[in-house]
Amino acid sequence: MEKYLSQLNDAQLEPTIQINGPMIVIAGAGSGKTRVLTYRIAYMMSKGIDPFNILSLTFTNKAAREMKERISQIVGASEAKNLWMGTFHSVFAKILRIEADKLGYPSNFTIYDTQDSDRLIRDIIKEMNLDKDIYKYKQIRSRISSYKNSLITVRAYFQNQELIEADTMARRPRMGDIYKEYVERCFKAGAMDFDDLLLKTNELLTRFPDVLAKYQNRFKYILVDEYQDTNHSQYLIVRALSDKFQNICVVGDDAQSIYAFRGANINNILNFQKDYDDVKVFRLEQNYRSTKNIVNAANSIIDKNQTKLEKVVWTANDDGPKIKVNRSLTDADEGRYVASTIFDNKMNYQLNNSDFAILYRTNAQSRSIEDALRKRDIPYRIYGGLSFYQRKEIKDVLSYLRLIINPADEEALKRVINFPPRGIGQTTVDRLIVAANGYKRSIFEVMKNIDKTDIKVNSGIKNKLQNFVTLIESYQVLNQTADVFELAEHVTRTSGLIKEFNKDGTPEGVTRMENIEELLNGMKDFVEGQKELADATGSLAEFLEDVALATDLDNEKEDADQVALMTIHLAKGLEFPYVFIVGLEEDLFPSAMSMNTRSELEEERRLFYVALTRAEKQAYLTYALSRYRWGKLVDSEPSRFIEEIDEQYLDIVTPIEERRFNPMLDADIFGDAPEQTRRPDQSQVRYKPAKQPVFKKGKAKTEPEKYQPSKPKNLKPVAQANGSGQQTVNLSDSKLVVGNTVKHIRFGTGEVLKIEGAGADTKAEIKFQHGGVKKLLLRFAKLEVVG
DNA sequence: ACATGGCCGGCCCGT
DNA sequence: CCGGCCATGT
Repeated sequence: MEKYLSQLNDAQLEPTIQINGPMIVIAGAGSGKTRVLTYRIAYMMSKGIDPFNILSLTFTNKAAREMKERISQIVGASEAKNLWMGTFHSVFAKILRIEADKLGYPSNFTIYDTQDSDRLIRDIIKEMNLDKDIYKYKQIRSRISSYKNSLITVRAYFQNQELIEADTMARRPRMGDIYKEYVERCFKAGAMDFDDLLLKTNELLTRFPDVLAKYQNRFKYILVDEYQDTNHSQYLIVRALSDKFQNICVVGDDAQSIYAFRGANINNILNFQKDYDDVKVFRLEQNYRSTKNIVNAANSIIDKNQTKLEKVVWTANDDGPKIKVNRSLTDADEGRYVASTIFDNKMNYQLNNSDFAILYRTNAQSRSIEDALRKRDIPYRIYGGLSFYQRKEIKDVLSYLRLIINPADEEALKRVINFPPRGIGQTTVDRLIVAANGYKRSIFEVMKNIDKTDIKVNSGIKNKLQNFVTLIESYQVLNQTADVFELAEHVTRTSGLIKEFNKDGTPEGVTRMENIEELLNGMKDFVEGQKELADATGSLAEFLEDVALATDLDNEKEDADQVALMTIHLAKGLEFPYVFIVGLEEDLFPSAMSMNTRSELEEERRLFYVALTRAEKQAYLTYALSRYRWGKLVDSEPSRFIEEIDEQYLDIVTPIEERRFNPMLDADIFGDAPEQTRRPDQSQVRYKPAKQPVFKKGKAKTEPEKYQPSKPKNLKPVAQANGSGQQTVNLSDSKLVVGNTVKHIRFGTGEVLKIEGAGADTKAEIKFQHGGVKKLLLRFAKLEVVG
């Protein structure tokens, strides 16, 4: 053990050997936090702590797996095996299966993914005869999700006048009824959605003190990684479990909190010290990953955020090259630039494809990049997007398997009851659902006992329903003896799925067959792999749970040498020597939907921070002047994030265009009110920035001056005019006069032609080498006098 | 019951 | 641009 501890620096060593009591490790990007977590667990075990008593919660299953592997190497596999390690969702799904009966759930409950939830909500809205344009299922789903993450049950909802009012105001007075119906239908189907896995765990721990005591005693030591991205529900679970022994260690970086959209609450990490007594605070501030240019550039960005914990990330690494900023004409050109830059670097420095990552804000951006990489014959892999397990044909197979384990599973049943087509139409299914709701039974049970019901169907249909029931029951029998692979192989053949996809030999059908084949191969691997794990059963139920909670990152093909393409969200925790951050354009990154409040904008900025800090050696920022969106070519402007980086770390390959005046950035419309005093529902304070080119030559594209910042507070002028009519402006300590050579972050160097106006409205006309003559409002311009 | 075509609206991020 | 939804015809 000592030999491992000697690999740590002092800052890392302290938290590693601190075993007891509440503690927080604030870990900057690339500061070796995984190493601290890993060695800390190994150290605890070397001090005689039973691994059985350690619970370690990670952000991805992949992280858990890698950490466990590393710990195995230090303390031995047989010891490490007993550690509880995994994501919140996977750990508590396992516990919920053990305790399910207490909550009235079957232990073989289904886990609904987002697609399942969406379909159910869509059906409910239809059944209730509501207007689907007002009751948009995605909005409803996210509403329900946020209720659950805040532990607002249906009962609590109906007791909360404020929530009811908010939904009524949003023209959705039936929101509560939909929520109620959704919850009941999930329960009846023996299904939990992702949020339920946390909500029901809370319910379990609150309602059953003996169960709480059991798990408190079991998990005497708790570690939580990526604590900045925990939501309220997760927070309460951690608090409850750690309450008795208080051996709680949380690790995270507030600057990397990027999951507010799914309920993560940055206050969990900001307030941790208030939650426990005598919290020990550790800081990891030395970055081992990136060059000085990257670390400093990242620091200069995150400085712009108000909400943050103080820390200073630094590095002893080399300066490295500056961050390259490149402009392209279109998204296709951007793709070509990225591809050819990768190509050149590979040639010049003998690099692997896997040394490169291309990060973007939205999955839709991958397309143009892909095209360019393909043309250059550069192998790549896209992570995320429509994951393998979400594809239609795969979900079809899985739905049959889900029905075997849990025939009450409504979503699985609706999916395959008439696929492949077996003459059971929508009308019949609708009747079955109505009847099932009336009898308070599952659809499957109603089908099974159709003669005891008053459902009006003719004997032909009755026969078809009976055949389907028999088919599923025959699979259930086979499941007693066959393994997952054998079962699935049988199911795909006898259900008619293979025949259906083979029907017309279209390329699409061929791809689907290949995917099914890949699924079967995966099952074979699963069956083989499970034999080696002591606590695994290799059962179908276990396979389905793994699949439901798997992410794209979990299916790593280790040996492949490919360029990685993924969203920034997915890149969290990863690192690459060369990183391209593409699509740095206003409305794309920051996203148009995330610019309504300061907190949203700050989260976008943290996202940019995360993106930049993935890079070890060199970062590239790219943007396009126009890009295809919704099939149309639309103009874009460079992202404000580019100009927020301290210029000294940038190598601007192509001069950056003027960004139109944007009150969100250029004036402080938010004032200084702390976020907490605002209404919790941010949709109430929405503000759509009026876009207008204030200093652009020629005609304004939009109507003139609609927006006037009501009372701009705390404007910090970079340059300020000095009295009326004067041609001299104070700029830091130097003087700006006509004839000066100045440097501007976006336009490069230029010569001052004219200074007009006074006070806060002083404007300067400057002739830039690349971009022609520009008029700048000095209050907002970042100018530096050269020489 | 089921196939087909036009049209509408969405593209943020993901356990 | 693309997939899902609805109307329409068989």
